[in-house]
Amino acid sequence: MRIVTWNVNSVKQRMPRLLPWLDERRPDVVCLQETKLADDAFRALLDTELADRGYQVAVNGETQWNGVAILSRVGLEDVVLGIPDGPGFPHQEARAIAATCDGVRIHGVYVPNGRVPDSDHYRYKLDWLAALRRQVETGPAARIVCGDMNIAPTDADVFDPDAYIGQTHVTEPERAALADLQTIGLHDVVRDRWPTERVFSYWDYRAGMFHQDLGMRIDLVLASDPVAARVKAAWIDRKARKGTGPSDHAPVIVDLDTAPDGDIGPVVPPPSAPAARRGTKKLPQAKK
DNA sequence: ATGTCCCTTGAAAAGGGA
Repeated sequence: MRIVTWNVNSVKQRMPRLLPWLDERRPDVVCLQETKLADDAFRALLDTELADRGYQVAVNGETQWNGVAILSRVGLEDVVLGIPDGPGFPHQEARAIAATCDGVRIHGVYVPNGRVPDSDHYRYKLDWLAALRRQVETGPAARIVCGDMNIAPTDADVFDPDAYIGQTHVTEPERAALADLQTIGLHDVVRDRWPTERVFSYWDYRAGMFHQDLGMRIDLVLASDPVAARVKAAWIDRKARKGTGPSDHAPVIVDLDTAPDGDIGPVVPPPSAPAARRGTKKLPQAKK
């Protein structure tokens, strides 16, 4: 079973990349984030294309922001939208969806960004992660939590730790909240497979960040013991970030039980670029 | 070079978010 998480940054804009990518990689389960479409619009846009490819679809979207979905061609049962009794900002947003696919409980998530440490949005992010943990731990034990965590688990998961000092995604409370989620017994299977490699899943559109490989690894696949034991390959499809009209995130691919065929694509990240020098690069900042 | 892309409103360009 091939499982993917991908923040597509608007599924409508990403159609010319998403559909060929599904045909190329042929995943069994796909968790999408930042679909940015209401459910009826998502279905009108994609139901036929996905049904033609054998996918059932569960969506939790809204008109403008956020939006998550699970596509599966190995079953899609017991769908839950959102986090029951989870926090909102102020209303609960379309950031979580869960379903059981071929015996694995899959939680697809788009964790709140956090914006600025100690802001309301940052506290919401921490509360949201605590609520996610409660939901996950009360569900079936064969489980995956995957998605855009908006947290780089360690300094090795950013191109330059000095560039992120004082920024969201790398602060100790955020990393502690992620670690707390993992104490349920969830393994970061991509990092486990590539313990020392430079592996990123997100590169800012601005300032040629992708071209210079100045990114972060914030899209994670976390798997419980019985699922992690089945992992045969785990990698980030950097090719999907290249070319015309990409998302700013690349898909993360995990194969259970069966190693990929030789013709299905690389199962290793590209050769590591030299590490950036610390303190030499500024992050693009939001306009004021 | 605060350098891009995507959403919305509302009818063109600007504001908000990542």
